[in-house]
Amino acid sequence: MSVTIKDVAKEANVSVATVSRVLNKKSNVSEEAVRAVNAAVEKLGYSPNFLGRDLRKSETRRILAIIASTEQSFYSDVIRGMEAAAFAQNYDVLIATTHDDPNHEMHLLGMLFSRAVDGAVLLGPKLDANTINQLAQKHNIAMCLERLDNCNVLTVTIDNVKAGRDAVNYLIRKGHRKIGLITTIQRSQSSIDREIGYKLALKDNNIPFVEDYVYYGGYETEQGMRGCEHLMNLPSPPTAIFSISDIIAIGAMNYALSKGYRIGKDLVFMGFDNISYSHMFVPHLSTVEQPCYAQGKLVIEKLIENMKSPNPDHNLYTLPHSLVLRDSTGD
Amino acid sequence: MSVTIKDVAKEANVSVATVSRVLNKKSNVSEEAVRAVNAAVEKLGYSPNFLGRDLRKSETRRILAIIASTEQSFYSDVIRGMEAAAFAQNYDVLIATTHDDPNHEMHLLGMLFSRAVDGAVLLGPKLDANTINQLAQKHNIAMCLERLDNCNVLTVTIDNVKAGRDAVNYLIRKGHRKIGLITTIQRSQSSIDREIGYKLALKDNNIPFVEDYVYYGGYETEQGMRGCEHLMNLPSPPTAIFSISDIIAIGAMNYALSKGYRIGKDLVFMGFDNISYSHMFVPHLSTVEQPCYAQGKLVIEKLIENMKSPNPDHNLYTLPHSLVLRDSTGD
DNA sequence: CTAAATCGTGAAAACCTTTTCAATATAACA
DNA sequence: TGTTATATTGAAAAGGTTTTCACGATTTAG
Repeated sequence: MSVTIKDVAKEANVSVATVSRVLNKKSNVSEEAVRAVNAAVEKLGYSPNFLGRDLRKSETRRILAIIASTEQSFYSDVIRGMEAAAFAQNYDVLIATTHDDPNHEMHLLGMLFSRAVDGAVLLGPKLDANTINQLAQKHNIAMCLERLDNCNVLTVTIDNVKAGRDAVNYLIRKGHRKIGLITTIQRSQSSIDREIGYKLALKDNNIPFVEDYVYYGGYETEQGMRGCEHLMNLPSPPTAIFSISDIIAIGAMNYALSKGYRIGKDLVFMGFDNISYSHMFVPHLSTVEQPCYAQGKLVIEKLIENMKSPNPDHNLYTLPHSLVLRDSTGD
Repeated sequence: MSVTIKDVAKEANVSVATVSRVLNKKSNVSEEAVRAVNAAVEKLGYSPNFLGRDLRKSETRRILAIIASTEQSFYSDVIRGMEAAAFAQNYDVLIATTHDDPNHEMHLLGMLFSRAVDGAVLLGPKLDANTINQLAQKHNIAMCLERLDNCNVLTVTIDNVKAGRDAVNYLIRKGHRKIGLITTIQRSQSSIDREIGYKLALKDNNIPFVEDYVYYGGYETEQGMRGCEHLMNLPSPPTAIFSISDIIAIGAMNYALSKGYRIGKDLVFMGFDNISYSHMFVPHLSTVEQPCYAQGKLVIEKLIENMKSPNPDHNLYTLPHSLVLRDSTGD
């Protein structure tokens, strides 16, 4: 039905081996043959069947990026970094979404187990550390953005503890001592780490930790509003609020705006992620920026390196973050 | 090296054919064999090599969604719809990004030509209609969200002309007669169509078209600000502004806010897309909503249908849009 | 109790490549 | 000239599945 390498060989009056050689740019083939084959390929509109090729070579040169959903525009820079590193070594990057369903995550990893892709990168996995550890023993898996406790799989991330600590320390340095934290009920490691950082910063400055100053909500803007409302209705409300994501922070700011607080003066906000949308908001949000592109690039480089020769020793790469200071902290 | 169906057969003391039958849940196999095979699979940790399987069956049950980038969170609902339809028929959806590079778009389509996927959906292609027409003759290609003029490839979209017309007609019905349009230099068909709709609405109401009321910028927020600035500095500035995307509209609103215009009163805004971020903005943006999920779902259903038996007759599906009215139009 | 249908199974072909191996032809060398 | 190295080439194996075909065994029908 469909045109195969045999048809090309017949058309070009050579063997399939020669066609293959031409297609793969092997050196030891006469110019005449090259011409004949190329002409035949052109004429027949042939494109090689990757299934045959990949089967024979036992490699697909494709890497799967597994993410929760494409909604978080924040992933896009990571993906770009991954693609840059992949293309540089003739790999393609495919993306698939789990919608936070661990079963579906496992289903997608099935593509890896079944050799439909050569490697997989998990961006915020929902599977547990044990499972991933086990799978990574036999398959090329890496993690990015989000580390997992007790997981010795290749991971590229930032130091979220330090990031949270830096953010809160900055608020304290600006004179704030009543600092609220809006975080999530869902305990991703990064949320946990940022909360730890928050507490460490308090301790650094001998500020007692106040249970009421921590609000546990969800990842949505509405939850940010809710959190801010909760905090500001306390008997002694905070003068600064650190949110573990920009989305949440923007919700919090919206609430504050609606209540007439002067943002950056009466009340100060610090977000996390530096999402591209954040500069669309007035007032502009101060935030912690993590190197998305660099993380994506590095995780692919290391993954491919590992695919060639596994190195179980060094597997955690921590990239530097930075503070981006704007209106919401009065900068 | 890796465990194959042969190993399983040996372990289970049956032929590879029987193993295959068990794995594919064929009926004509004894319970005893089923047990033995399953035990062997479990014991050896076998998972079938999809390359072998796909090669033999000449199908991968994978569909590729080709998008510009994952930055536009607006795509995420489309993807969800696509996945829902695909999973229902045992297909997986993979995503790949072009970053608006037609060459890369072609490269990704190569996965289709080379049978690494069974079908592809283009969401806003950068290739021209001719090329796509030609490719679609031999391969399973569909388009979603964005139609192409002179392109008879399976397409699911909304009626952007009517959508633009409805939006502007609404503004006129609210009493506005000086209406600005902020659109893009890049001439995607949807932009063109929405502009046509804008002009038709004016004509519907005997309002003369004013060249100066149209600003051509880019897709970014900044361009929206720029556009609004341009329009409001005209000798006779508009009292209502229609933007072909929410991102642009939000930029425009930001400018208006900064200049002290009372949005929804002095100046009215209408966006397009109803991005999920839009409700995070105060004031809330009125916009045209298109059924993203439904479009994604339908395009996959029709694509799979076409893969079974091509139907070149009916290939354009137009889904209904709707107006979402909020603060920015004073609703 | 025989003939016919059904069931369960395995050997082998098929899917499309790449790559090894051996063979031929040519060039280089002594 | 005879020998060896080099350059091209094709036949065939290999990669892991699914599926067809044929066969023996068992059940059903008559």
